Amino acid sequence: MGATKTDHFTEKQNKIATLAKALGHPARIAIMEYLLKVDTCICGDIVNELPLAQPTVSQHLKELKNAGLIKGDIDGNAICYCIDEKALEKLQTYFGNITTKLALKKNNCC
Amino acid sequence: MGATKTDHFTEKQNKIATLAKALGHPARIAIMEYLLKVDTCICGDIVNELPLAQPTVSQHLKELKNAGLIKGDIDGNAICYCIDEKALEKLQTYFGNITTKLALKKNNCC
DNA sequence: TTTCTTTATCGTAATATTGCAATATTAAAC
DNA sequence: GTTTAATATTGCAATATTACGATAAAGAAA
Repeated sequence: MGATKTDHFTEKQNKIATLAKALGHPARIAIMEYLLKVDTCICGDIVNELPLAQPTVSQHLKELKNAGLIKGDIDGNAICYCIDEKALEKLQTYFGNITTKLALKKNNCC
Repeated sequence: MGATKTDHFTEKQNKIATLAKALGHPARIAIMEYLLKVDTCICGDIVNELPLAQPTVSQHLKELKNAGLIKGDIDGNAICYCIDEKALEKLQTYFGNITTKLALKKNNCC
C-alpha cells in the first residue's frame, strides 16, 4: 500500500488531480508566476529567482513539464520554458464550472 | 531534507499550493465532485461512493477540511460535509487571472 | 443499558516527494 | 580541442503521503 489507486477513478479525475498535484508546491507556483511575469521566453534564470539549488529547480521543472503545465524548447545551450496555455485553460474551466454550479444550488446547509 | 521550504515563499503562493495539493489526488477530486452533485448536505454515504476503505476516506476528508476546501457540521451521529465556496472562488480567481494574462501577452515563443 | 451506526484515530507498511552534492551532458565560446 | 555555461541525471537521506486493519468515540435505536 501507499501507492495512489489511480485506476479506480475516471480519466478526467486523474487528469485534474495530476495538474493540481503538480501545482501543489510553492516552488512550482513560484515558477509558474515567474514564467507568467517575464516577457521573453528565454528563461535561463529561473534558478536565480528561487531559494533552491539548481538540481531541485530542475526537478520541479521536470514535474511541471510531465504534468503538461509548461513546455520547454532547446535554444542553444539554454532551455526556453513557458506556460502551456491549454493546461491552464483546463483548470480554469474546471474551477469555473464548479463555482457556477455552487452558485446555482446556493448550498445553504453549513 | 525532504520537507518543503514553505518559509521561502510568499503567503499567497503557499496558500494556493496548499489548495492545489489538497486537490492533487483523484479520490479527493472525486469527493469534491460528489459533494457538488448531491443536493442535500447530509453526506454520510461518501464512503460507499469511493473505492477506498472508510479510514482512508476519512483521512482524505480531513485533508480537504484542513486545506479549507470543505466544511463539516455534526448532525446527530452523522456528519454533514459540504464545499467551502470561498476556497473555490479563490482558485477560480487565481487561474482566471493567469489565463487572462496569458491571453494578453500571447506568448508565441514555444 | 445494550446494540447499532457513523465517523475518527492509531499504528504501521508501502510508496512518493523533497532537497542537494556530485557528476554528467551538451552546446556555445575561445 | 579546451574551457565555460546551462541544464539534466544520479544517488541518497529526510520527510510526507497513501492505504487499511484494528480500535475508539459518540449519538441513535432497541
